[in-house]
Amino acid sequence: MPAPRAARPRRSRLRPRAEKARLKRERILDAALEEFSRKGFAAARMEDVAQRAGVGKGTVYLYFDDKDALFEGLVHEMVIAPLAGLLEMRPAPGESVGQILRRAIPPAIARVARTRVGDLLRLLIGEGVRFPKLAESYRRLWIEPMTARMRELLAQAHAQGELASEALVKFPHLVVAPALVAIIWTGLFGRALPLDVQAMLGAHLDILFPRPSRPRS
Amino acid sequence: MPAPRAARPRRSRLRPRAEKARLKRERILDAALEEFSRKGFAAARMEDVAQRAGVGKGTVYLYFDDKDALFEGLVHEMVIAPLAGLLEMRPAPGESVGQILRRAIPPAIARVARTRVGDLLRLLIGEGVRFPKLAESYRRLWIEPMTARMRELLAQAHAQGELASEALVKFPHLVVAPALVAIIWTGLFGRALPLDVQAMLGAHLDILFPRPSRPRS
Amino acid sequence: MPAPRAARPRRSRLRPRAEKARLKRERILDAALEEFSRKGFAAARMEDVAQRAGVGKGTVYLYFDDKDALFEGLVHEMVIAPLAGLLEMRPAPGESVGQILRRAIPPAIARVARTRVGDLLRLLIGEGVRFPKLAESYRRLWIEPMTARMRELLAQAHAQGELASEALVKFPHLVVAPALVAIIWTGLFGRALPLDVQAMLGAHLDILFPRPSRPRS
Amino acid sequence: MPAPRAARPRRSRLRPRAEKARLKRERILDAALEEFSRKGFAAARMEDVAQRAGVGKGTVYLYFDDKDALFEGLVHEMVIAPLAGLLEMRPAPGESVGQILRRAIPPAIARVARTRVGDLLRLLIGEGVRFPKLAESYRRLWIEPMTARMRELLAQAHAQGELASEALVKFPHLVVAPALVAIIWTGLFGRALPLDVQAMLGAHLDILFPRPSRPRS
DNA sequence: TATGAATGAGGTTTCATTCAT
DNA sequence: CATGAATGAAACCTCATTCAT
Repeated sequence: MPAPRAARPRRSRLRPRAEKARLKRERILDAALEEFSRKGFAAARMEDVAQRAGVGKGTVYLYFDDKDALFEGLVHEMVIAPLAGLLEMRPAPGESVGQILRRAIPPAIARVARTRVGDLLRLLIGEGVRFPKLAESYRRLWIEPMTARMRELLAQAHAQGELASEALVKFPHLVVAPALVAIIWTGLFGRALPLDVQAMLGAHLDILFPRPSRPRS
Repeated sequence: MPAPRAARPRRSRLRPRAEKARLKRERILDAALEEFSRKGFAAARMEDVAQRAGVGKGTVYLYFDDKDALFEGLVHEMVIAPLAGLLEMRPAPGESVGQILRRAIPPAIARVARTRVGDLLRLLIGEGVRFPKLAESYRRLWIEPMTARMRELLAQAHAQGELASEALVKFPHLVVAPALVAIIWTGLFGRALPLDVQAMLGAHLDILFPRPSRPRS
Repeated sequence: MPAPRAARPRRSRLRPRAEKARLKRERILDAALEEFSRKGFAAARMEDVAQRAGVGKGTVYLYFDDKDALFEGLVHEMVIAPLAGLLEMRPAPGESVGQILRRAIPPAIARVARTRVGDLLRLLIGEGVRFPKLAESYRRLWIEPMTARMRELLAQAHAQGELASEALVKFPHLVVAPALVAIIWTGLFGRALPLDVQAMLGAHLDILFPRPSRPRS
Repeated sequence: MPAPRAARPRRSRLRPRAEKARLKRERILDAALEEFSRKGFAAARMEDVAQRAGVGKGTVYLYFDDKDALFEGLVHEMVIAPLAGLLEMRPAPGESVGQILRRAIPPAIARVARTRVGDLLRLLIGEGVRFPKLAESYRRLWIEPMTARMRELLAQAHAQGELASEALVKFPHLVVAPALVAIIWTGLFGRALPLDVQAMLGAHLDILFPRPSRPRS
């Protein structure tokens, strides 16, 4: 079920051809998201993707070279691109690093965890080994910039005395680790063992960025 | 890479039928571990498993009903059972909770992360949705007891004033989150972006269980 | 031996999609008739059917869900449907029941006995137990109506004093029994012990419907 | 579950070896009868035969060369041999041919029709084409002698004025045709459309061998 | 541009048969 | 003699991909 797309851009008369194509491509990606995240890469059938997208089987091949390309396109446009938003975290004036993260991370992760994007991410974790190109671009486009950005923020936090431990600058992974747990847990055990993702992530940030305790005095 | 098997007992005459069967079963599981972790569930070929195990194609079916059963058997005996060791963590006399965890977790995870078991775990994260029975027994046999045990230890730690935050008792997930990151990172980016797993896990524990900051003197 | 198909309509341009599909379906059924009747259900290979039909292996599965469905389709369209013709037997004006049967049965059976349809019928006798649905529809579509129709004719014959014995009304099976023998005999022993099917069936009807023994004068 | 074995034959000391072998062979044939008649030749599994006979899988091969040989042995000893009894029909003193047949045929056929032997016969009708050797020996050992014997009896009956029609001498098949119908009908439709086999066969013989009608006078 | 009928490589699974014990 | 673990040929069926329309 394609998510309701934003209203057609105004100039629909001007370039109807290209516009229609973009739309169809998006419909195919939506369908692929659903199928791949439900069944996994190997078990997803191209025919089902086409049917769900409401196009002919051959049409999918007009937009994507083959199944691999479809999967890669999917990961790029549905996972990597949306996550890129997180790279933009900028402190509002007077905002501490802890505050930025608390504001940006928990809601973003909670949202991802319960959508198809979470399913796809989980899938990607397992399939990554078999899609080295994909893992590589994932790394280049998201992991490395995110690590760098996080390290930057953490260094700044450390300079400002916000940080529980300097080691976080070396291992920024520790900041996002619970996010991963949230995504995986929700998909695998969420039904039987519900998890309050936002609360957990908040608690975690409270540990890493201890709120200034009142002076003991 | 088959795990090093114990040296063959010399008294081959004495080895009863059952023993030979057990050995062959293990050879098949080793082979399956290799194939499934390399290629994923769907892409792994039963024939390759058989060949790698040095048995005929039909022989695999004498030990496992079908491909699903082989995968499930593999996860049980290669992942769930070995991890069970972690449940046994017991404090040595006079040992703090932080010390127990520092002693038990980092080496265990570092070991898992670079073997095929790590690959299998990654795979399981993606395939779990399609093997609900598997996910369930994984949850029942390992996730739930581990969560409970961890909560116990954390409550104890909190009582002893070791803990950075009481919230950990509510979210023991936070203790193991970096372990998951270690396993995933190693598999997907370990080549390009090596990660010192033990150091990272140590740093994490140092944050959760702050070492008493009394002057060393 | 594929039944002679009607000459291809010349206007190949006009032939719509559905027509081509119907033709291909028929080609597959012809091939299946040959293979199943030669080798039996279990020993017939789907690949051979496809090859004989001149289509790819997968194509057969576009027309029939699986091997069972192909067999069932075959029996329906090659055995049950054609036999339905026999149900239509209607007396010409002034024709006695004996005359109808003499006119309709022997040629029909003789034709069936020496074609693949006979082979298929023989096969069906043995496989019927394992295709209960098939046996049931065979019974519903052909056996029961035929029994009823025959009983009707026989009652009428009896009323007209044509019949050797009233018991025939109770056991119309006795009228068709020799037809079965003809079909089976031809298939199993026909080579070594030829049987004049038409003569035998004629003789049988002469016994059941004794010709009036008035002196020929 | 091995059938309880009959008390050891008396001279069990004298040739215990051969006796035991004969018994085991018979157990295997019994099991084969059950399996082949239930599932058909191709679908019957050698392992199931062995299990039902209570012997090892390999043991069957000590008694029969292969699956074909087992099937052929089965048909010989379970079908052809028992039927041979029918060849022995001899008139009691003063008994007419009609009386002999009425005494011998209906009960024999009724018995066969509802046992596994009937199933096997049905099977044989379909498989015969694929077991030419079997069909041939069936023909040589049973069909031809039976036809000859029947013809003899019919000639005699004709000479005695018992016969409805001389044509029966030419087509003795007509005498046994209803027996075949009985066997087939019982197996395929017996459940839904029960048939009184004995009555039907009796009625048939009454037509072929009209009971001397009282003089019309 | 769009379609979907056709294809056949490739995968899983079964089972008759062998043979070391 | 008897066994049953092991084998691998063979069969069914699926599905990514192509291409004529």
